[in-house]
Amino acid sequence: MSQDDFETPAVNTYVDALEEPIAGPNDEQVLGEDGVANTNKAPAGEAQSDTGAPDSSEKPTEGIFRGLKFYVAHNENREELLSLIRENGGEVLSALPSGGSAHEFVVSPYNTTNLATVTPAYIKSCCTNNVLMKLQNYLVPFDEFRAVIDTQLQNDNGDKTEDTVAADPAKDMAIDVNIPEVASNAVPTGGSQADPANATSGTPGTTGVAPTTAPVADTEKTLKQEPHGETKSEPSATESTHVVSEVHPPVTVAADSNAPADPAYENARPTVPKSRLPSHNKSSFTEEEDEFILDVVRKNPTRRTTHTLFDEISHYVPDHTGNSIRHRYRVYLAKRLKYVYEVDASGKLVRDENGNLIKTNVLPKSLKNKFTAEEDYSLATDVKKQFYRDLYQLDPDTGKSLITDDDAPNEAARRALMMDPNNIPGSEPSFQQYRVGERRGPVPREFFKTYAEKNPNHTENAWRDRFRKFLLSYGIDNYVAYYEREMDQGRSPEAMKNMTNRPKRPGVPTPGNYNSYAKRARSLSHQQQQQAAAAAAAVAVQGNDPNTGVQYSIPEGDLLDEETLNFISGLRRDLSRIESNNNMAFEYPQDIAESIRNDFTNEESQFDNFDPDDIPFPPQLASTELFMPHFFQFNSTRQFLDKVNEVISRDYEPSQAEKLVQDLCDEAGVRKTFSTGILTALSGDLMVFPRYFLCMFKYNANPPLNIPGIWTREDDELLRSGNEEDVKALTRKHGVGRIEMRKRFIASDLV
DNA sequence: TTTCACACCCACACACCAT
DNA sequence: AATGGTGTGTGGGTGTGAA
Repeated sequence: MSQDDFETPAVNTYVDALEEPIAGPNDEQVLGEDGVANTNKAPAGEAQSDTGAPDSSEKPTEGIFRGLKFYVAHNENREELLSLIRENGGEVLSALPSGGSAHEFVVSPYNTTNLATVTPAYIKSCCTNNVLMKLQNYLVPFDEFRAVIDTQLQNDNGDKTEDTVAADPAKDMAIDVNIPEVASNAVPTGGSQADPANATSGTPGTTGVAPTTAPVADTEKTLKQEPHGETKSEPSATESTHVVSEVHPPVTVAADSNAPADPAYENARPTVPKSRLPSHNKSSFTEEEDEFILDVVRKNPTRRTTHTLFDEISHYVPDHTGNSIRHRYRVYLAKRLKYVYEVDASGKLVRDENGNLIKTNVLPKSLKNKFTAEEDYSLATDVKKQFYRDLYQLDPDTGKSLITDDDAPNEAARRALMMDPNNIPGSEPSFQQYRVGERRGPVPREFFKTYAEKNPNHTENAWRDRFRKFLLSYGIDNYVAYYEREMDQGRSPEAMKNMTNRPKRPGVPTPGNYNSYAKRARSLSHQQQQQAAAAAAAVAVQGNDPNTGVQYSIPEGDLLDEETLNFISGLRRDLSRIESNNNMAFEYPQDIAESIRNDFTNEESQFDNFDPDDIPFPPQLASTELFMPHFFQFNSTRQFLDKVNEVISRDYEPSQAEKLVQDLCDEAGVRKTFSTGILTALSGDLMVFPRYFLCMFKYNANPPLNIPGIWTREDDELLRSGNEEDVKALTRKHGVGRIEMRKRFIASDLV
């Protein structure tokens, strides 16, 4: 059995204060019971003490930071961090610790000091859970690159920063948000508790605060976490997309020169320029990436052992190949899975009456099942019985004749044809005495069909193949004899194996190898698809008709749940539709644009003036299906919205929708599929873009409802219906100009 | 030497097609 | 319609190289 899934880790090096009992090894198909946290079950903190960590066994209900000192070297939410530390009994240092105490820590997402540094998320997680979390998971390894940059910035008094940012958006992300090699400070996507068991693993420059060298057998309390993906996403919007430069006040900002070299990659996170990368080209897995991988596996539990699922994930995690992500899951993450989402017999996610995904700790069957000895024996005896019936027309179990007087002539003829011509009636062997010998058939197709219906653990094809490749090769009599002998002697017979000897196919990639070449090849294909669409399209469009027949090859298509899948399918489909429109730019006529501008101005006070700082980050609806991992490295909702504003303020032509979408993905972490869907809902009006996020986060609805300029599926249906009252209501909601523009969208089949 | 990321392997379950 | 040929990629790994 695989090391996959829910087997109890062999070694419990760390035990979290919140840990639960873990899965037992007895049934690898069943997850561990969701028990009550047993804070005394292991000597917590023993391993941690190696790293100077506070002993979580103390676990006071108040003052969890008692005896600990923190120097907050992080300006974002500094006051909040200071308050949290003080409120929980910790001491705030006014200067960097000396490094001589195991109870003094720097709080920062970056470690430029070579001192014991924890992420701000550590403070928040501890306070949220009222317990000292596993320190090891929040340690930030020393980062020489950042140390150098920090030094430079200090020397230059910050003057250089702006130039650098303008010239290199990748570095912009690296400096302003985070850098990939550093353990992230971001709260995992939607989870209240980060558990970056690997945050420090394999990171160059890891120093004295590094974890123990042994792999961490992680048994953290995952069930207490709300999976970020559980939020019901409804990006599946319904509308098409359009970029309207006429409506959007153009603000010229140089943007194009910094486009990523490979637009096919939806960069999961910012990249450090190659020259600054460590000499090796391997990337450590961040906690966000780990959580993303786990989330996808939970939503695709039947595919948990495949290669293709991880290859698809790699499309969203650019710095890793399918090979490495699969390995990462199998070796490190599987033990953290803890639960999956329930799926139906066909592997589709099912939801409860409220539309939420249902957690389960029972794993569904995977895609292919190994044949067991029992199955082999059963097949052998059933084929043997079939032969016996054919030859002697006797029931193998009762010995009674199958021939009846009322047999139709053709039936009698068929029986006669099948029967042994040399057999003398009455001298037939019993079924036990009967030997199949060299007989290989015929076995009617119906046999396997019926057999598969009675034995649905394998398909008809699989049963037939098992018969052909294994049973015939091994010999039916041989296997029956072997199996019965083993059973008689109290041993466990084995299934047939090593009976296939098909030659290796030249020129065919080795199955199960998804390396960087394979990834590049597929990305290239993706890129070509996008470029073709972008070249032909004035706009990127997304729709919702699931019955449209255009089929695009969407490598990541199976990756996400059904809604997202539909969303992506719609995107591809409508890119195709745009392609057929052949570069027809939809532009807002002057009068309509004027009307929309006026409406927008009047709406601003009501819909655009919420304080983003009132929205905790990451917002509740921010799932990894909608946002890239590096979205979660923003420090606040405001910071994210600022970035969005900056991007959309650039001077995009109507034909640059693809670039806009790419830039939003690269720099703001909005998945291309999502931003395309938003653009569709906005009829391409970029001015409303920040409003979409603000209202979505504030009202916890996607799409946000009853917001001017944001078209819902229902709105479009009402507009289509043409009902006078409905259109009046829509006009009150969206304004005259937007109604006219939307009508054009609908008329152009873009919605 | 250990750990990690990533590459690579291969038997075989399941599939489909041509004859 | 039974059968053989063979494509595909799952399932469960192992190998390799760098830090």
